[in-house]
Amino acid sequence: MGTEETATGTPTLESVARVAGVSRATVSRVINGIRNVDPQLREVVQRAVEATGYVPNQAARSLVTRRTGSIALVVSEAEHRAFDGPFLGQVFTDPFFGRVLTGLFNFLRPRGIHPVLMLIDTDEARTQLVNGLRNGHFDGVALVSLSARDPLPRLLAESGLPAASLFRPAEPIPLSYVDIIAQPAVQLAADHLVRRGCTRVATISGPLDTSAGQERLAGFRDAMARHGHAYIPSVEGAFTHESGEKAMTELLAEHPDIDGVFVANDLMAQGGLLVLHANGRRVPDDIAVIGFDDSSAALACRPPLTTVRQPLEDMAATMAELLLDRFERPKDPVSSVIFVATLIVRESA
Amino acid sequence: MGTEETATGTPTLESVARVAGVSRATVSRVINGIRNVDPQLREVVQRAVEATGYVPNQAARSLVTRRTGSIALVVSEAEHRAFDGPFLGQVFTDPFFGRVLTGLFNFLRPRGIHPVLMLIDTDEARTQLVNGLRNGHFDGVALVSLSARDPLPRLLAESGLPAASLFRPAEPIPLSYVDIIAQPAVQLAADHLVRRGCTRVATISGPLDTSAGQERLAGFRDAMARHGHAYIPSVEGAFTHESGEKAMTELLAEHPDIDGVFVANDLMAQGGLLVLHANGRRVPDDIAVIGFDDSSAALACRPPLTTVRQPLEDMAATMAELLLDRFERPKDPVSSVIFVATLIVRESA
DNA sequence: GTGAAAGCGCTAACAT
DNA sequence: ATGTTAGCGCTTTCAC
Repeated sequence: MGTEETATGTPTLESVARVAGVSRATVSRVINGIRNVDPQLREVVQRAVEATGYVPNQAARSLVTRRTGSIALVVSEAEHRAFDGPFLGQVFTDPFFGRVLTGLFNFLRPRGIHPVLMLIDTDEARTQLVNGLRNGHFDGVALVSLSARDPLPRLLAESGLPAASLFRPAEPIPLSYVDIIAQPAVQLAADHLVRRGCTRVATISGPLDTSAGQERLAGFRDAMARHGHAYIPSVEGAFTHESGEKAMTELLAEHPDIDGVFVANDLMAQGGLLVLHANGRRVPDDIAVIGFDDSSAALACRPPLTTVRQPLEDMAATMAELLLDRFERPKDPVSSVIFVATLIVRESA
Repeated sequence: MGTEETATGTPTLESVARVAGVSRATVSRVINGIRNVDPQLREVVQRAVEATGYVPNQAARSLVTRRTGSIALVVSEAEHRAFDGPFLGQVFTDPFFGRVLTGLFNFLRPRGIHPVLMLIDTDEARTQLVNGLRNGHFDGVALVSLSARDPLPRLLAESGLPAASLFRPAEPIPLSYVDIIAQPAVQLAADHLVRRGCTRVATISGPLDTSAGQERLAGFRDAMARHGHAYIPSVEGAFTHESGEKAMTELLAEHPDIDGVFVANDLMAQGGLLVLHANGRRVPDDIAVIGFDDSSAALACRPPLTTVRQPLEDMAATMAELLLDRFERPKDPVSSVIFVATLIVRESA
């Protein structure tokens, strides 16, 4: 074979420099696309890189730059739950999570950034996360936190390290976030139900220990109150298909005469629909049903689900963008972006 | 304040050593749990670590150990598809993916390992991946590859770098993997259908450019042939809910008299069931339906879906285990673990 | 059992 | 425009 570089293990900057007949610094400049390099030399170096099959060593690089070029996607819960239990399987299996991932990848992939996926639900894990942040495992955190009393958002805000959250933190803390405003979003559902002529309306809420759960319930009641409906019965669900079935069963038992239901997410609505059919109620004729999210579940419903669309993919992408902003300009004040929800009218209402 | 360590930025081994009054080497030994340390000193050092809030710098560490302590979970496709298009959303949204993640986390979390999530579907990305492997972005790859003609498994095998695959590679290459054997798995479905007395049986297959798609179809036909059914009509689906609806519609049009269907995954079965209901077919009385996977979709079906259960969580966990084996003992021959499928009988058949 | 010292491969001042 | 040099923070021989 050639005379260059024999069995020296993986090529380093040094090897490339030798092959190209220049200094390490020059090679480094070429690699990092720094201007001050003679086009001729740049050529030579590039050939040497190819010839050696050189790839920069990330560890060495981030040791000096203090940047890893990767971020963590953190799914956070206030408390630990059993692993085989509902939570874990539930989180990753939820189409909601899939959409977040999709949006995140849309933004991150063109930039060559790959997220580290973490599930955080113990104090220990929370500390580790902050430590990890401080020590070059990753440059920042994209946070998906459901629970209203999750301490992580505050922890992150206090650490001052780069972070951005999907959904507004429960307390007012300096943390960049994206969200939609619940009130106008659920108002879309309320208005539509009223417009259809529903007069005995109920709702299946999300878990009331989540901001989303609380706000959608409060907002919906609020909106219905403005239409003159003082009291809207509700049953609490857990954002799962199964809990939707249970909640609808309960609702039907307690209020057999309802003619319209707003369900706080599509998965529960899908479950609820099953119960409605089983009880011989026609949708939307006997009961109109509106979901929330516009996830893949909405189209898998029969009839297809009318739902309040949350542009999750865009929101996740924007969260990533806000995060990158954070470590490009750490001194800037945190910022947030609010998206607007839209009503997707299909056949269920 | 105290006299120790003022505003030196994040603490390093050096700081801790100074505080403890020992050498860097000793601190390092304590941190890494190496035996030869005087219990007394160990104590002192540990206190110093806490006092300083020291956390090891990962970059510095892996620069010398050549280990990052993290792995990549790679979802691989032969060809790139549009990002907003069906693929991406489909992959992350599929309950299949959720189960893989769940199983992986079950194994990885107790070990403090967090996977980097990567989507690979271009030649460029493939090269980057192998380079990344070679250069300390991560220590190994857990591969989820659907397509039979995905070049990545071979690339990984040839690189000789630590990797393990969920599902057997299409070609016989030295790559650790976990899988189930399709034939006996689908035979469960065939036997059950025959036992029920179904005589006009058809199948909705997965995409035929995937091994899973091919093998489940071939295996099912094989099994039915042994029961004396020479020809089993089939329609190809894409493992999605929607494609299941389309396939079932087609099947019904071409073979209106069928009384049993094996569907190559639960998502398609769920879609198919909708079409069956819409056409007034009672399940299982008029037509028995069996799915494959035992994903969350199976329980969201009405009637609940009888299905061939693939223990995906266990398989994913074992894949992770095989992967760790690979970089603990790189010289050992690759190994594979075969799981067995079981029939979960619910109400649809 | 402990410390001193030599790098791991890279970037970024600083010279030239 | 290019080369020289000094670390980044850690692990790991090698002496003691």
